[in-house]
Amino acid sequence: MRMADAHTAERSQERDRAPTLGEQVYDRLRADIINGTLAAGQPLRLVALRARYGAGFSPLREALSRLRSERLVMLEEQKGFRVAPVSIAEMWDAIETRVLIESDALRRSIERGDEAWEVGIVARFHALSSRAARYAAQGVQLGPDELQELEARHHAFHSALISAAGSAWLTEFAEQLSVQTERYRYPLLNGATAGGQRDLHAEHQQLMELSLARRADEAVAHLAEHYRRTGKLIEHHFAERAERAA
Amino acid sequence: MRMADAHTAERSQERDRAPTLGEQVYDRLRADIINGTLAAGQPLRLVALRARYGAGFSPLREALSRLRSERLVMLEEQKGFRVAPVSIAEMWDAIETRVLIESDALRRSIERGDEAWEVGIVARFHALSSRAARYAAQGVQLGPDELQELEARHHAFHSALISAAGSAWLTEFAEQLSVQTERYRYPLLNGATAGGQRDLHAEHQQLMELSLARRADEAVAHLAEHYRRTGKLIEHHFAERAERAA
DNA sequence: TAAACACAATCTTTCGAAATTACTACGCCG
DNA sequence: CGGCGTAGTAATTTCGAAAGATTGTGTTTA
Repeated sequence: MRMADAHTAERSQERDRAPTLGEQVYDRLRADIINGTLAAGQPLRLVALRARYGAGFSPLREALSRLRSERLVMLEEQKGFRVAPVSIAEMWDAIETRVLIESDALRRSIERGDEAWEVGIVARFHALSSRAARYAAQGVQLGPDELQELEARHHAFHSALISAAGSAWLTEFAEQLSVQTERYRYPLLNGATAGGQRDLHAEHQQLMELSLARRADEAVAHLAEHYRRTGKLIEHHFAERAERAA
Repeated sequence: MRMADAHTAERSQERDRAPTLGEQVYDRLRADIINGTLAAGQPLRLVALRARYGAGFSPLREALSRLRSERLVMLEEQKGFRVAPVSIAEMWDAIETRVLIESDALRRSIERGDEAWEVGIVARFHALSSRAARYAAQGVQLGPDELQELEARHHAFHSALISAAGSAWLTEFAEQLSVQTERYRYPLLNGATAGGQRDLHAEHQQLMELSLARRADEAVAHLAEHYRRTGKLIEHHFAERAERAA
């Protein structure tokens, strides 16, 4: 499986080769909301979307309806769709729920994971850290494509950790929450210097090693700490931006 | 809030008085899948649905797309929608995930719940048990409307227990899993005598009392046991039906 | 001046026809 | 008799037009 396709391939229930137009629109809309191209709260006018994505009303509404179920867009009847708003409170809700879900999923994976699970984690870890190192060496400011690639690998690593949980629902919920938190991480990555304030590489490495060593309690504690630390960083970042605005 | 509207009102993000056609179709389709009117695995032909629900393709596809996100229908590209299949394995996945989610949500509710929370639980408990008693006294076989009403109250009771968790995501996931397990409970209720093999009233009462007494550990254990017992019953019921078929 | 109303503009929602794709049955050929 | 293409049928998918709802503006009226 190619790295960049990891999350989309994982989400779609089945696919051979003919991605229907509605599916493409869904993917693009989803990405544009997550990375902030479509800003939070912004109204989504159908005619504008039709021009932007080159699709008729039907596939657009279909995609937006799905996105609504994932809480990425909201709908006010007869008044149309808009990008779901963001707030620090909702971010913490997503993070804490994610901690609950992924803690259990990680515990189960550590208990049940076989060699393929271990290999997957190691592979993804190296894919992530090598790319991150390359970007860090390369300079400070990252373009949107590089950011997207990095985020894809980050996601793939965390997804690999819990991939042996053996529960479709746990995996599904983890995926949904991961997408949510990604929305909050993007402005952080855009503003700050790449990985400057924090040794993410070390955090990920320790998380991997604890998991592979089957030290469940420590791994879970580390995972929770990892996510909460990100939350605090985002919180500070938002507070700074709010001050600067005033 | 009226009892019968509890779950729909809770799900819809906003509503005043004009339920759009797509929304109605969504609700009806959802109910028909849950109660088995549309059997598991059955293909959902658009023209047939158009005749049945009196709606055009657009609102139908929109509703089906949302239902897809909730894993109530599946989509094979260019081959259409079908009702999501059921299996004992998936039932247990849903139940165990539900135990995880609702255990945490109940714990939080017990910690944070105020008087309104307590009142809500008591009210719903009485609404449920009085109706159940009436039906039990009335006879054995329940019609589809009575079944639906009973299930609505059952759902309202369990929903009230965890209503003070203060997490939108926890509530959302609990709702989704509740719907899933409801699919499995319906054939059980249709076949068996109403509440014969099991004192559900006592189980619910004890669950309520432990929660109101803020005895979190015991309440959570009782809740898990409550759900798992249902799972075992369904498992037996399915095994019997499989034998009888052979 | 302010409230009430009508009207126009804008946007959502819904519909059914058109295009595209999958399925089936039949006949042809090896 | 069996494999294979091939037309014909059925179903999904997509599109744009028509219908319905909301918002804003300007005009009238008390």
